[in-house]
Amino acid sequence: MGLGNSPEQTFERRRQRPLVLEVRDELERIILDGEIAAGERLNEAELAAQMGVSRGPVREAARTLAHDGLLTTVANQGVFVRELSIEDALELYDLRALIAGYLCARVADRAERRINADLRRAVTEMARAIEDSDESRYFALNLAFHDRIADAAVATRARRLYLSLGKEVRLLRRRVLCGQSSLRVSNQEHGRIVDAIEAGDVEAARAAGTIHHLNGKTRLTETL
Amino acid sequence: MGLGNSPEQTFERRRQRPLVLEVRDELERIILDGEIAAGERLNEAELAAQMGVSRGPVREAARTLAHDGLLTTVANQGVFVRELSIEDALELYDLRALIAGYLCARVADRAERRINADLRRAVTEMARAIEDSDESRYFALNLAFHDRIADAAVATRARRLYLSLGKEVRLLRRRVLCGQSSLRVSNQEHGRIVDAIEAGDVEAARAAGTIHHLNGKTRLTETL
DNA sequence: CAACGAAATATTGTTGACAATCGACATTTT
DNA sequence: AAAATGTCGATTGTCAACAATATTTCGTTG
Repeated sequence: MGLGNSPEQTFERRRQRPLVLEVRDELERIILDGEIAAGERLNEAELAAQMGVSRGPVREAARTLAHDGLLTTVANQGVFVRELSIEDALELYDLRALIAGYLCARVADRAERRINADLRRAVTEMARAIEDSDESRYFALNLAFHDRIADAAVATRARRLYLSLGKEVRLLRRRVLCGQSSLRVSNQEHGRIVDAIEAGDVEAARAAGTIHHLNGKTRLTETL
Repeated sequence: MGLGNSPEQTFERRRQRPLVLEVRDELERIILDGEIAAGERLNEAELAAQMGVSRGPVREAARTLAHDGLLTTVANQGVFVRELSIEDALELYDLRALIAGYLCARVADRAERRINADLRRAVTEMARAIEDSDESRYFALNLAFHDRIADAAVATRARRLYLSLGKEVRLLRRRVLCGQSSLRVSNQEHGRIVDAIEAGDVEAARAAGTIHHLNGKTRLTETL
């Protein structure tokens, strides 16, 4: 059905993809982009009007986001974007490190050559981005790298969790300061992860994946 | 809070506790008790009528449960109770083991004497239940034991995850066969967890907690 | 008799309206 | 003047009706 690029495409998509999902994505974007500050209330009617839908889908979407930890609900008062405490953020880093280690271990256990090649290539590309001082490119590649691992692990639930925790931690609107040197260190860790995966060393892969993420945590604590 | 036991308590609580939460609990019970078989569709209107509410709250509750992995939604077809594959269940066991280890490690790190005493007592009580061949009592105590650890870890997100994963795995409606001997083994593991926590040995506690849950996994695979 | 197709039915998706509740401001009382 | 109380506007919680979609039924046809 790649033909339907007619004017009524939006209409078509609305039928195939329930409004709730569209609304959810948009709400998520609004929250993660900080368009509504932490602690602020979400006005259902206003948001609904803004998106051109009714309050129903907005409520449903908000409910799921609240369950994801991006919003907090207060009875008869509405939903507020969650204020993430430092302690909460640190716990999130821990959990994410745990899951990441698990994913790496699974990938190492499966040992598929194509994936290994992909990962290795990603690491060299990131190294190039660092030399070019192209931070934004590095971040994009870094994201893709970890996504690739999550995919390759064939662990649906863990993958979902990993992504969800990643979004949740973004509520802490801190810039992780990354000079060129720390990027190099980070990419060395990537290299170690791929080494372990290629070697099929499950426990080494787990450790490398976990440590890599825990280092992100310590980098956060250092900025306090 | 022994005060509000007046006749209009139900009325009060309805106002303080949105319908959506009540509906959610009831839906969860229906699913986990297997009153609707895996793969079956949930009829919104029917359930709403059954609970004496409108479809709105039912829909919202269903969304959150779907997001928890207890239901799957298909556009324009509704929500179905999830059919958990063996692979999914095994992954859930892994994740739960990971989180459990993390929780144990945190408790060991905090090292509060009162908690240690509680846990130790729970272990001896479980031992008594085993000698009395009182399985249901053992299960209740076991649940309380792990809840206590999750509480004591002061890790809100991890605790929520742990509980959520526990519910999710119940979708596999397999009886974990537990003779008296395997209960003894299980409780020995409990003992080891408490030992490590009392000793303040973080890594030992993590390992003990993880292994204890992974043993549950192997017990499952053995029944296949 | 099986296969196909079209009406009929059932169910979900969405909406707008109504009721209940909360916060803020004005008013009254001490 | 300060505290308590009453009222008003705004917002959430809930509902019932409407529109869109999927499933079933039943008649028709090759």
